[in-house]
Amino acid sequence: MAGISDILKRNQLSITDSRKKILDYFLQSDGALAHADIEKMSGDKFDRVTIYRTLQTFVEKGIIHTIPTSDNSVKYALCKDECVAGHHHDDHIHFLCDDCGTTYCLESNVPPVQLPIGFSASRTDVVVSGKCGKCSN
Amino acid sequence: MAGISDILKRNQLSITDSRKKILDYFLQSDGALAHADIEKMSGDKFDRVTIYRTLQTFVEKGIIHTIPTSDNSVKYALCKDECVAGHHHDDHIHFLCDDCGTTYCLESNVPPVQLPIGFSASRTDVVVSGKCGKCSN
DNA sequence: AATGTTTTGCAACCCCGTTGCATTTGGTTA
DNA sequence: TAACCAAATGCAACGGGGTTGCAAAACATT
Ligand SMILES: [Mn+2]
Ligand SMILES: [Mn+2]
Ligand SMILES: [Zn+2]
Ligand SMILES: [Zn+2]
Repeated sequence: MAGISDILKRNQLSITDSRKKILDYFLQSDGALAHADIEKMSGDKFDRVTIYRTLQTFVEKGIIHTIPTSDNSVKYALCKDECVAGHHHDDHIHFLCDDCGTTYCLESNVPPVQLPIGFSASRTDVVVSGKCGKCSN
Repeated sequence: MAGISDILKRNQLSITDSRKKILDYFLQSDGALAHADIEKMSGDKFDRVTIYRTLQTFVEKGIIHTIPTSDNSVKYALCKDECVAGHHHDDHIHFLCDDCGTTYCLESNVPPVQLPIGFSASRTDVVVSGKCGKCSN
């Protein structure tokens, strides 16, 4: 309990049941969460729409960031401490396990890539698919 | 002339109007195409479902490959010659222009990434967003 | 406790992609 | 060329996922 409300306060968000609960899901999970995951976990505690809006709010505040996956579904994970509202610093790579479906934020930073003359990058997403540590045995 | 029907024959596909037309769109375009793009180009020539099924067939045959984008929409682009049915070899990076929306297949190959112990990669997607050459002036 | 503001739940809606089935088309053979 | 069978198409219907408007409820502040 030491923390959840503080995180919300620090981001100038009013403290509500759904925000506390959803933020807690992220703090307890080691992988990323999709909207559907949260919907399952919470049962019928909140409306679907509330979950959508909460995720959206958390992204805007820099509490979580989105992860594009190769199967075209959006996942969310906790941001590092440096992220603030309107400006994310999540330049790490992501890993999506083909077996268990877990999505991990890895420590490795995105490598530099060579672009053609005249092209400039504003963002680089690296998503690796394969087998995670737990599923390799 | 010398091409479209040959490509279809080579992949053991029967030659139909929609397949010829959709394949032609890809050959004439320099960027990637989304389903919606093709739907607009073709007007009401074919049904939406036919476009979906044609794209799916082309992917299975290794004629086109999918590109995951950060805005969570699927785009398609012609494969290199080495791609065959069931096995793609599109290990190049992709670029998505924030201004004009064009998606390019770049020549640069995906760089090697460092994974934690026990993790193994089956596929790596690198999507760079930013400004393309045409939009940089 | 009373107030004004923010958040929530609900209903309705739209967009995207899929599926089943009858009809049409294309490829093959006689 | 005509007939046949297999494959592709069009149509309708369905479902998941996400958004919006608005009234009711919860929150922060006094
Ligand atoms: Mn991450
Ligand atoms: Mn490509
Ligand atoms: Zn796994
Ligand atoms: Zn551009």
